[in-house]
Amino acid sequence: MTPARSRRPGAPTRTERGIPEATVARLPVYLRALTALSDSGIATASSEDLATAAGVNSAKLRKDLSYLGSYGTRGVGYDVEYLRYQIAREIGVTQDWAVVIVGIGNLGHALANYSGFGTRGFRIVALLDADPTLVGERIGDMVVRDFAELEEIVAADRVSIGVITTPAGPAQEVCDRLVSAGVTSILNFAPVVLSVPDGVDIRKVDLSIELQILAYHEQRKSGEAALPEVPELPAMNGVVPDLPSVGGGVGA
Amino acid sequence: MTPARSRRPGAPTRTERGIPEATVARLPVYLRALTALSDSGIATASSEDLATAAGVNSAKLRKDLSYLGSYGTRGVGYDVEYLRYQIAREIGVTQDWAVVIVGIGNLGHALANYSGFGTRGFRIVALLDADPTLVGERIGDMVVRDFAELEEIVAADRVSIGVITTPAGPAQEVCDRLVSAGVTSILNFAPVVLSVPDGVDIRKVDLSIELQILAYHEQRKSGEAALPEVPELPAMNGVVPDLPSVGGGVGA
DNA sequence: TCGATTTTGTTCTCACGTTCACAAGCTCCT
DNA sequence: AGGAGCTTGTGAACGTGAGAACAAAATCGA
Ligand SMILES: NC(=O)c1ccc[n+]([C@@H]2O[C@H](COP(=O)([O-])OP(=O)(O)OC[C@H]3O[C@@H](n4cnc5c(N)ncnc54)[C@H](O)[C@@H]3O)[C@@H](O)[C@H]2O)c1
Ligand SMILES: NC(=O)c1ccc[n+]([C@@H]2O[C@H](COP(=O)([O-])OP(=O)(O)OC[C@H]3O[C@@H](n4cnc5c(N)ncnc54)[C@H](O)[C@@H]3O)[C@@H](O)[C@H]2O)c1
Repeated sequence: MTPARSRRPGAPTRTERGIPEATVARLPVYLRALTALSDSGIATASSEDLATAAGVNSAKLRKDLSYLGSYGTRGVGYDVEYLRYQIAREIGVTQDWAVVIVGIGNLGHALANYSGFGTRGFRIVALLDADPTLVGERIGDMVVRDFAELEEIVAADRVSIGVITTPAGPAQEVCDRLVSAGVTSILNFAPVVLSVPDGVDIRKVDLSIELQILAYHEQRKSGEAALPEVPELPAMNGVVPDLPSVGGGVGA
Repeated sequence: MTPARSRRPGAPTRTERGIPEATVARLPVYLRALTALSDSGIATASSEDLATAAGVNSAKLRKDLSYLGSYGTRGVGYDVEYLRYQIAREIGVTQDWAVVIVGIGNLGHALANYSGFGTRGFRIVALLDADPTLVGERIGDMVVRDFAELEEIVAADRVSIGVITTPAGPAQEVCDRLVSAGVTSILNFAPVVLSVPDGVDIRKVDLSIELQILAYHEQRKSGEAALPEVPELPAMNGVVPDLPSVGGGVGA
């Protein structure tokens, strides 16, 4: 089963010009740092400067950039504008991506009102909701449209990215509709695990999870021994001390 | 320089009862899956069932759970309620954590209106804003209060978690105020890198970054060779083809 | 021109994370 | 009682990521 591969162990497996996932996740941070430097009128920056601005270690930054090519000058640093363009190109935000938002409730409204996407390579082409009382509402310079128009809009505007801000219940169904309409990237805010076919990318933003991660560390800080030291013996199976409705929950 | 450490290579460095960070990030997902199973009236689940519900591989799930203790029964599976309680306890959501939200604009309003936190171990004790025209506004059963009252509120309610939904500009300043008031965990939505002293945990939620990561993969899908193959020679330093204002940006 | 100085690009090593594979342990049936 | 059949918990192999360290390349001043 072990083919005659003879890579040096420890070398990241990357296909032609493929970039490690961890690096991809940091490129947008570098991009933002470069834009900030550029706005401050700074034309050149060393990896140390950039790393500080981006909140990472400079060795890591240099290694990340080296995956894109050799865009710096030894002894000098990086040309801010040039590097910014190269990163923008690598990420793909030199072109605009069409985005639809589905579910114009609390969160959908906030996203629709947000001006920050347009300046970062994304164009919101439609706000969709299934609730007839919402359809027609104006938000900024857009109008909420009926979710039934999805397929038409995706085809007309070459939409490749969909944002789901519906309650958890209908999220999978909405996701399926997006995918079959031709959307191949999804950003999900609903607290459910969505399943998608191969070839479709999905990312989730989950505020409850973020808070719970903070809570875990918070608990460690305040009194290491303050944990309710409940017996861990499996003997107590089924006998749960007294947990009201705290915990996960798929709730709307 | 190599001290007499004799750990077996490959063993994760964890302090007493410390859990790997990657595992901590998945525990809330398991918690939610267990709650969903519980709500469906399922009393027992195998690692395979749970893994499917949580969208992970079953070996990973078992290893994750093994860091908490040995809460399953071989040949049978896990008792849903019991495991749910154990995970909730480990994360720290058997108790309620007091949270303040700073910056009640688009996003702050959405979070304030969201009912999902209360049922997951968090209690929003204050909505704060510096804008006098917002102070006094009712949102649900809460009233927006002046940011100046921060210290008082943190002390009175033992607030340990702060959420920042202000524009990027004032975010670091707000963060410093939170920290000096005694907050030790911060969830940041503003698109800036915040710096905090040791002992303070910080997590960020950044929608532009999420979209840009999707864009990167999207670009690979649609025409591998469709990249604008700009010369990579450093000779063109400073000469940027034609990049309007696309890219990062610290914008409000 | 040459050496001192600076800073990149890359290599090497260690740490962390994921997955496989299987012994240990539990239940149930005969 | 004893074996068949499952499922957990974990050891070991493999893959990915982070960071220290340094050689290579550029600038600058003498
Ligand atoms: N609001 C928050 O701060 C917050 C925080 C964390 C998570 N979330 C999650 O984000 C999602 C949205 O939250 P919200 O507060 O905006 O909810 P919301 O109830 O205010 O809005 C949901 C919207 O989705 C629409 N919708 C429902 N079914 C639909 C369908 N099948 N097709 C199209 N549209 C449909 C509804 O009409 C409604 O307008 C939820 O899953 C919630 O759990 C929200
Ligand atoms: N709205 C979105 O969908 C969205 C998306 C991505 C990122 N963000 C980011 O989230 C943050 C909030 O976005 P928003 O759309 O809600 O912005 P917003 O402008 O609507 O609201 C910001 C609020 O912060 C308050 N504020 C300003 N300075 C303050 C200070 N020093 N102390 C206390 N309060 C202060 C303002 O009064 C305002 O009410 C921004 O950083 C934005 O970049 C928002």
